[in-house]
Amino acid sequence: MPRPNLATQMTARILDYIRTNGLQAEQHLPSQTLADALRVSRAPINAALQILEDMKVVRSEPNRGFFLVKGAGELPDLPDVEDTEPEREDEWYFAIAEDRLAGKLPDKVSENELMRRYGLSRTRLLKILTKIADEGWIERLPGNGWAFGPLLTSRESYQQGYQLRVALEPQALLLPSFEIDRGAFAAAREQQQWLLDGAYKRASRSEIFAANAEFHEMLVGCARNPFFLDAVKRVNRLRRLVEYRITVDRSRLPLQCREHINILTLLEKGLRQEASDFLRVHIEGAGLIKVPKV
Amino acid sequence: MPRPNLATQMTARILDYIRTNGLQAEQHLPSQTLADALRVSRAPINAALQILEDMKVVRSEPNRGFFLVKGAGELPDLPDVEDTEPEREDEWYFAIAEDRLAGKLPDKVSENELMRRYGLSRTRLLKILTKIADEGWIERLPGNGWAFGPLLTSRESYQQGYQLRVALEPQALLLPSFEIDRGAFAAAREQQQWLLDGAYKRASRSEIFAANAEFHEMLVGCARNPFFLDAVKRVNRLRRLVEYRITVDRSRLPLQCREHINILTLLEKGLRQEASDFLRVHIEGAGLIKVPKV
DNA sequence: TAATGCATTTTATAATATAAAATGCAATAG
DNA sequence: CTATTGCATTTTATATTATAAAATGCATTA
Repeated sequence: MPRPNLATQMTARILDYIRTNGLQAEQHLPSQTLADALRVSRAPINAALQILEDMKVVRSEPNRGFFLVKGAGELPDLPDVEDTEPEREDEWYFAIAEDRLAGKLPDKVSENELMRRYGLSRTRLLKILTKIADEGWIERLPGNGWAFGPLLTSRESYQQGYQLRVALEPQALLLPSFEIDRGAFAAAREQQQWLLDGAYKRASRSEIFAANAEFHEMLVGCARNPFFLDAVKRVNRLRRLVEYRITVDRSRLPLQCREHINILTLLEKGLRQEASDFLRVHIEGAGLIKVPKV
Repeated sequence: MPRPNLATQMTARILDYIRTNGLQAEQHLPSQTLADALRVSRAPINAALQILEDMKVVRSEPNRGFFLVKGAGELPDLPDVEDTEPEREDEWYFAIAEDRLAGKLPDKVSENELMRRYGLSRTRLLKILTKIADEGWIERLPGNGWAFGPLLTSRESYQQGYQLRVALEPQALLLPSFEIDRGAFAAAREQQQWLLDGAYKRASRSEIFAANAEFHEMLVGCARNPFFLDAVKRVNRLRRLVEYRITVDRSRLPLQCREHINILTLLEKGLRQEASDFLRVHIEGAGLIKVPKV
């Protein structure tokens, strides 16, 4: 019956806050300031600060609040709390997708069956199913139960996703609102170079996929049109589920990275039309060769 | 605690079924057949048939089931049950959108406040809010409450929707999978002609909007790419909320209808590229924006 | 052979309980 | 005088429960 408490998450985020703002030892930590920064009320902040007090990171004085004991520089350590809500929900989402793709789930399933199978409460399961339904690969039947559609498992729809990307991404670069995000460009270039320098051999499939999707979403994000970004993200989300099961042809990755870097370079030179044309060919190339086995 | 029963909805749908299949008087109505046709189990079908028996539309014989009393032709009348679930949920969705656009809802709202305001249960409200969040114009805050984003109310995002349509719709007509749906084309042509013949003067704003959106979605639907259709529908859904509040310039409608009909004609002649180019200009004209062609 | 009738199982929703989070305000430090 | 704490009160999020509706399995009957 309780709710998953924010306080534990806040301890980590408070440490982040101290680090990124470079706070010094003995400095005062007003709870309202932290609350505002972390978009939360003072209640979970205070609870978190008490946890941090037990960890000797901060110190409390009666009626004066909390003070840093150790400076931002080196002293606080990582407690590593990875229990954020949406992430755990995604776990189940992926589990369902995985099982469906592996043929372990029939076309029609009941809610209780899924609840038992994944050990989820109805509320939680329903949230996930609603999301999946919204993505279009499951459908609620009129009375009870849910029916999986072909969107996830058909080979056809996989390529249809590429068609959408070909239509949207090159166009995004040409929108009047497109503007280079220097920081994001630098980070993307660095990551692509890192992959190119050998990381592509060692990285996991999901890391490779994530790096690729991030790159493309970053580009579309620069167009500052939420509809474009949303549509691309939606396709990638589905694509990730399918692509995860494909054996990656790693020999193609260096070329892909070089092409990515080339797109960044073209854009930085202001050659948007050229970048757009190149991006189109780049996506088409990826869509033609990689084919899901299902 | 009960659920809203399907049986009452089924009475109307059974009558529809009888009509569309032209069943004759005295004909047997096997409940399993009806259940399969309406994607439901026999339970709500039997309940509905008993209601119809009270209405003297059907007659039951022990251990033999139900039989039609009146033929499909004329005898059954319309009880007009409009309580289908998703429709009623949409009502609240629109109410929230309307109030938000009218400035009656602040940037930040709590769930209880909304429950009280609209008289909804938490489950129901949550379903709606989740949907809205997915559409991107509200966001759940870390602790309690929800914050409205700018997507719905900003003038900018309205035009960004048109940018997406310009990128997608003309492209959809050129996809290899595009195939004319004769029936849908005929229906669309008829509707546009009907509007052109004067209905545009009398129709309500929402009727006009719906006719327009349907036309465009039908076109994109012919491309048989669910991602394209989904993206366009998503934009239209938001657009509808905003456009509903704008005074329609009815003098422009006849031109719009003629252009729609022209697009149908071009496609029927097999001139897809021409239709695509024309569609692009058509959408740009409506949104009063200019987007560079790829 | 196929459909019904009925008992059993499963599902959808509202109501409830409870811990967590937000909030308002008097008390207090500087 | 201003800003912040401390604490009591209000509000919210989730799991659990209750119940009527829907689905299902099977013996019975036309």
